[in-house]
Amino acid sequence: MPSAIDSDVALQLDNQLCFALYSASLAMTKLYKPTLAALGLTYPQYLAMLVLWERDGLMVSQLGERLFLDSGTLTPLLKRLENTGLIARIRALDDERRVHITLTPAGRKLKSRAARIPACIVKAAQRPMPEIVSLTRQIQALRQRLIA
Amino acid sequence: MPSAIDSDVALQLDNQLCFALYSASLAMTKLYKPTLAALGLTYPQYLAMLVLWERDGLMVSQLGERLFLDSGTLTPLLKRLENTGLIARIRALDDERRVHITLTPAGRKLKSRAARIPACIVKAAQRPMPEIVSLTRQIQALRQRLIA
DNA sequence: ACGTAATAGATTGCGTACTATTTAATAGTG
DNA sequence: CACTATTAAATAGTACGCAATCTATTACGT
Repeated sequence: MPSAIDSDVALQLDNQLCFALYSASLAMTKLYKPTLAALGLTYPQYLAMLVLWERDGLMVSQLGERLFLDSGTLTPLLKRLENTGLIARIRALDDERRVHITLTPAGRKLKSRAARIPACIVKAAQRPMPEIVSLTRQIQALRQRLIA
Repeated sequence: MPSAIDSDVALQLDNQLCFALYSASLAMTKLYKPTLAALGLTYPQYLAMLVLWERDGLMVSQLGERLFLDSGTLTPLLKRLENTGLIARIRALDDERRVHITLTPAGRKLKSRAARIPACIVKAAQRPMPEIVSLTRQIQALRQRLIA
């Protein structure tokens, strides 16, 4: 029979993996904010740009698969990136349901300015690179199990 | 001199610790959602309840310290919890700037229904408990370094 | 006591996230 | 070929997060 103490421990905030992820993710976003603001980007917009710098011209849904976000989130976000002149949203000619996201020259150019950001974050994490890589892989593996 | 390839690797989405955290945290929230909806809670509301089940009667700012959130986020969230009848928001008599958050009987009662949730999440993570604890501690330590 | 500073919450405005629904276009079926 | 189903993106509505500002209250210095 489970005691009251057992359930208390199980419900403690600091024992929750979910809260560790949640609060660390928010802390990470705050850390990125000033740097990204200098580039005119929010944090989710930066993630979208990372995907596009890897592969330009993706459909909205393909971007969504990479970022685990849907059109309800991406459509307004991409419109803002379009308004700031970093991307273009182009209806596919052969299938007008599809919208392809293309980097503008300004969007491509931004990549070199963003290139130094990851190193700053690694520095803020104050851990050797192999440890950061290991932690990243562990969290990615967890994510896959949670989605499955 | 850094090559173009180096900066490409550094900017790849799947090499970003930040994105691992971000996407895993969102996946976690989605996993909790149906269970919490049955209790009439959103995920951040659940976190607030975890804090209050540990220690009742905290001020808004104390709740914020525990959750790493400010009054701009908490005030509306707490008003919703008040509207659903789980908490009461009470101005301190000795210092009317302060608002103490108190569990209602319904709020206290909800704890027993929530008690089974952590075990479900551990099950979804599909990992032995020691590994989950270890990952939680690593992410908490990272959070502290990011905030510092 | 008086004027100033500090503090605690609340409010405003913007940008996500997500569910559910809608619209438009294409694919598939008999 | 008409009809239905499916698909892709957009839209509507709710609830965060957070920066910036505001209001009310308390603390402090002389």
